[in-house]
This record gives sequence, C-alpha cells and structure tokens, in this order.
Amino acid sequence: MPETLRHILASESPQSAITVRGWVRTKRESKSCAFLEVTDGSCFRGLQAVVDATLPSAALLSKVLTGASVEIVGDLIESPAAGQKWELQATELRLLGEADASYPLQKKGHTPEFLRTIAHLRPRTNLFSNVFRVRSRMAYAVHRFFQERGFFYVHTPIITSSDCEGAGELFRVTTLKQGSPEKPEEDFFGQPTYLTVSGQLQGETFACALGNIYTFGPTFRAENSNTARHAAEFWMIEPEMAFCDLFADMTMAEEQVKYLVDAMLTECPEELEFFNKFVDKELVNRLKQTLEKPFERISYTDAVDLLLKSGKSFEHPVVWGEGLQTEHERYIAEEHVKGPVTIYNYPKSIKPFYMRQNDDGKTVAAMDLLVPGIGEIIGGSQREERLDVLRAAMGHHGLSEEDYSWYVDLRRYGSVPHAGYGLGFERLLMFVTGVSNIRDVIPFARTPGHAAY
RNA sequence: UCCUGAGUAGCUCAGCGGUAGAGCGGGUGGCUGUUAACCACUAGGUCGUAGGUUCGAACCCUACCUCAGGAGCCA
Repeated sequence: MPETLRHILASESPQSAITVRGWVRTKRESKSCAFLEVTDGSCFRGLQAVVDATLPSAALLSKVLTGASVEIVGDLIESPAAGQKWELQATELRLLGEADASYPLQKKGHTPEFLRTIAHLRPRTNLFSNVFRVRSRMAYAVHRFFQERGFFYVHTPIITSSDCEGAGELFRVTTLKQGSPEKPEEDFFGQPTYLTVSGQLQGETFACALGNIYTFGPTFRAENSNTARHAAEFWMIEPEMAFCDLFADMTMAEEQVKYLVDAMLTECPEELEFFNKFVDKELVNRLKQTLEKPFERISYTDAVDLLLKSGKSFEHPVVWGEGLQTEHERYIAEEHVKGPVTIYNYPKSIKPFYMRQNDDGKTVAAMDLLVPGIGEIIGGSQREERLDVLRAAMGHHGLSEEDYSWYVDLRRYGSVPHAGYGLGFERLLMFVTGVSNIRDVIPFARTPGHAAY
C-alpha cells in the first residue's frame, strides 16, 4: 500500500521522490506555476502540490479541474508560504480520471440539502469526509468499550418473526407476490417475518448464557416519521447484562457515553476542530462539560413535579402517567439540568411488557438518557425476570404466551435479574459532531419516500 | 401524518405587478508563490408544475410536487 496523506503530512523531515494519489480540491494558477490542493480521504487536510509551468506534464493542467483524480510524483519540502507546513514540489503530474465542468462540487460551501441529493459524491466534501471518518472511529470505539469490559458481541437476526412489541411499525419481509393468493404459511419462512426493530429480546437470551453481551447492527422502523432525528434504517447498540439492576444499567450507559465523548475529543481532534468552527461553536465546550461531572438522575415522578413547579407554560399539559413530550424533555435537559440527565422509573402503562415492575405497582424500572440538543439518546430498563409478573404483564398488553414462549423460558429456567439499553448510534454521532440532521450522519439515509442508491 | 416557511443560472442568493440580476463554478486572456487567490472579458434561464386574476405575472390567487423547520412516534 502506498503512503497516505495522513502519514505524509505527519512527516518529520523532507522526502524526495514520493508519490501522492488523490482528488483535486482546488486549483490556483498563475503564470509561473499552479497550486493543486489534493486530498485522498485519509485525513481532513490535503497536500498542496506545486506544479511548475516549465514541467512537461504541466500541459495537463488545463484538464485538471476540481474533482479530477491525479497521481503526482515530487519532493516533499517545507512550504515557503504560510498556510501549510509541507508542500509537494511536483516533478511529474499524471491525470488518472478527468472530472469535467459538470462536477457538482465546488470549493465554495454547499448546503447539506443540496449535498443530500448527491450522496454518492458528498463524502468528498470537508463536512462529510469528516463525518464519516468520525463514524468509523466511533464504531471502533463502541466495540473497544465493550470488549475492554469483557462483553461478547452477539449477532442477533435482522430478519425476525418477533416484533419486540412497542418498538414501532415493522417492515414486512416476504417472497410472496403482491395480490398473490398464497397464504403466510406458504411464504419463504412459513410465517410472517419482518426486519428487526431491536435485537433486545434475542440479546437477553445470550445475556442469560454468556453474562454480558452487546449487539451493534442495523435496525428498521416503518414509521412515517419526518424529523431530523428519525430514519427508517439506523444502527443501534444494545448491551444486555446479567445480574444487573436498573442503577447499574444507568451507570453503564453514562460510562459509555463518556467513553465515546472522550474518544471523540482525543482521537478525532482535526475533525472536532472543523465541526466546532463550522457546524456548532459550542460543541467542544459541550463535550468537555459532559465529562466533568456525574450525569444527574431524576425519577419520572420528580420530573413531573419539577415541570409542574417550573412556572413554564407548556403546549402539552404535564400529567403524571403520560409520556414526557419533547418540550418537557428539552426543558429538563437544557434549562433545568443544563447537561445530560437520566429519567427513571416511568409509569408502567406507557412502557413495554418486558420492563421490570417496581414495588409501588405503578412504575417500571425504565430509564431514558437525555442530552441537550438531541433529547433521548438512550432508552433502557431492567427486564422483568419473575415468571408470574411477566405473564401478567403480557396478559395486560394482549400478547399470547405462545408467540413468546422462548422468551418466557428464560424466566422458567435459571432466571436472573438483568438489564440493558439501546443507544442510537446516529444520535450519538449527532451529539459528538454537532450535525443536526440524522440524514447527514448516515452514508445513504433511508427515510419515508427516500431509498435512492 | 399535522402546522409553518421556501422553490429564480450547475451552486448560493437578490429581484416581490412593467425589458431576468450578482457572486461562485465553466471558458478566454492577464498576473513572479497562491491559500474559498486576484483582475478583465465571456457563455449560461420555459423564474418547481398546472391552472387562474390582470393590458401586463418570477412577483397576486388556487391546487399539486419537492425541500426545510417544528410537532407526533421513538433510538
């Protein structure tokens, strides 16, 4: 493998006769020479190549427009001008792939809305190359966090027949033709199947065998949600821990968010500087504040109290027993706490059947971690491990034990207290980059009406 | 799905009843090292689509489409 710009730019001393391959970002021409800014994607910065007008290959310059791919041989020298430490004094320029005048990216800024229409070219821009380098680093940090703590990575199914009740609308998976007289039992799997909305239920079975496990993979929601925070296909991180209660669960969630924020601060400094300058000027401050102190914890009941006493007039009334609205969550995270906050012990009527019922009979051991600007980034709970209580909850939710017999079996054979949560990977990326639209942290976003590429 | 706003050159926008504009990007020429280079010239448009009002519509009205912001649902 030839050296990438990431290594070349970190060079300690000049080098002669090196080869650089990449894409032209800008060209600045004057009479005696031309300056080509070349990037290869390996890092944010590019390398300035100086092509003297007397070089034989300088004749190619008229065809080297923004977006063209080039191979340049030359000497890495200290740049005599301000703006960069190193530059490449070219001895030979080769045009690998022309980009004609219709190339849509120019050196001036583009709006994210326009760039979404050219998702195949936007990773060549500053913003998106930074976003997707960070996405890769963060995915690695997610695995590192769990692997360092002895968690096992479990690949839960993407096609599933269980609908993880309460997690939203599902996409149907079928080989039956539309309008076909065939019945579901004649379908490929012999029963209705869907794209998974969560690996949690299957994850629980592995936690009740391997101890601590996590999943990290794509999940799907067929909700007609049109917001900057929802996508039909997104990646979720779902740890599940045996012998774990709600408070240990909350501690784990906090530890993970801090670990990932720290990874952003220490491993992606160039990208972070860019985001802080061009995307969100408060980003670095906010990330540093996240690490400073323990996340506040407020019970749902106390949260309702403080909302009622806030003196704020909310569009939606604050009522114990109803879900917290976005405006309520924003007030708590952004005005009351001014930082990440975990709300726990929600009314059981608004939560799914598998959450553990508390002794008060009214609430379940659920928790949501809210962060300023984004809202819910993590949702989790301690799971109901008592056979009779779980059966009763399933009855209340109108679920048949037959459909979940394997899930109920976990409570029948060696049941243990266990807990877990789901962290939306894209929401985490929005938090650490400051990018405000989920469509801009996914390589090819799937939202209602949009599945191009 | 609901509410609000916006669609004018490849991109970002100005024009808001009376001959379609600028910057960037492209082309040509100039400039002794530029940094979103600079200077001059130049090409580039069914003003989202379809109706309507008017002597006259990019501009006013209606519908639809698309996008954005907010809400619901949630991660």
